Amino acid sequence: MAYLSIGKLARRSGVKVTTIRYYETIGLLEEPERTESGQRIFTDSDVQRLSFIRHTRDLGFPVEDVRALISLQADAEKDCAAVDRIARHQLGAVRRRLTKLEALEAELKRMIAACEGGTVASCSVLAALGDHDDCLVGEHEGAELLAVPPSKRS
Amino acid sequence: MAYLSIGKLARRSGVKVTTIRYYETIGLLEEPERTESGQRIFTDSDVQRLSFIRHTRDLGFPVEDVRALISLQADAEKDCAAVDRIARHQLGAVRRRLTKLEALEAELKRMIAACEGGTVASCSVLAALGDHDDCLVGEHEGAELLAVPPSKRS
DNA sequence: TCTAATTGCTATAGTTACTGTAGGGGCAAG
DNA sequence: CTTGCCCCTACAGTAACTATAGCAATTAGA
Repeated sequence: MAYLSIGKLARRSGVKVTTIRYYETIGLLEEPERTESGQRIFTDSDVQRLSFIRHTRDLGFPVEDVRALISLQADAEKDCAAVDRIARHQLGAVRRRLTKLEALEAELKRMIAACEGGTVASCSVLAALGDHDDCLVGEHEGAELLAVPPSKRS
Repeated sequence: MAYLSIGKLARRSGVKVTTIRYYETIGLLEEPERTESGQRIFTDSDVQRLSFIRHTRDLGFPVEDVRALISLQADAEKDCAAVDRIARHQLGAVRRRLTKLEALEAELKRMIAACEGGTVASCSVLAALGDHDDCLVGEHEGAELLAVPPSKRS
């Protein structure tokens, strides 16, 4: 069995070194063994777990859901209703975001198409932005769109 | 002309009271007049500006972009290329999110369809989550960054 | 083998865009 | 006058990391 440094674990799992340490502090990963000099030692099972976490996070599940999934996984007696519920909940959220983003894409496309390099005074992008309030689906759920982890925002 | 309390401004603009005060502290709104007792007094132009901010935020622009747009708006000499660039950048970001969300929706649908209320041991939701790493389009390296804002990002 | 570059460690603070809380003062209606 | 909502400041907290400082350990090259 191969022993891994935190850096190698990071490369194998696709999770950054600092993020791995962070996951340790919030209890998502167990505290690993250490070398005599204090460096962390990981194994393949850590690669597995981190891949699971990364994948789950990529799917948009919040960390607390990941935690719940891990604890469910630990107890194979329980039935899968809870897991199913979390996934369904997530699917609903994803679909709402999709709808909004599609409306948003359309509006941005329209704005850009209308912009023809004039002066700011006549800029239709600014006009569109200033324009009224509810081109979008409304509600102040706009925050949800921004709930994308900063690391994934380009 | 009507004078508004912060609460009325909040209702008219769709921006929460606390958020309005927050925008003031970060300089997105000018400091308003006050009554003798210290309460803020706003006008219709504040409704306009806040509506602009809210709409722009709803479209997913980060606050720094909003700030840039406002300062552009203030100087009508400049041409609209900068505004266009900000909007195009945002469109790119929106499209990347869309792609990811679509992949995500598909995977969640597949997971839920496969889950039929067995035990966790046989639960395909967890299996799918544990499964290999790159069902989703990679994009883990946030290569490109905002061209505009002076704020430091990596 | 020596050295320079990389990687590792801890601890703390910063990020974004707010939201919540504590602890108070103001203002109109009944 | 007192009930109840609205307003004030200041500080703390949120998610999920990311960055920085300052140092030790490991590894690759000459």
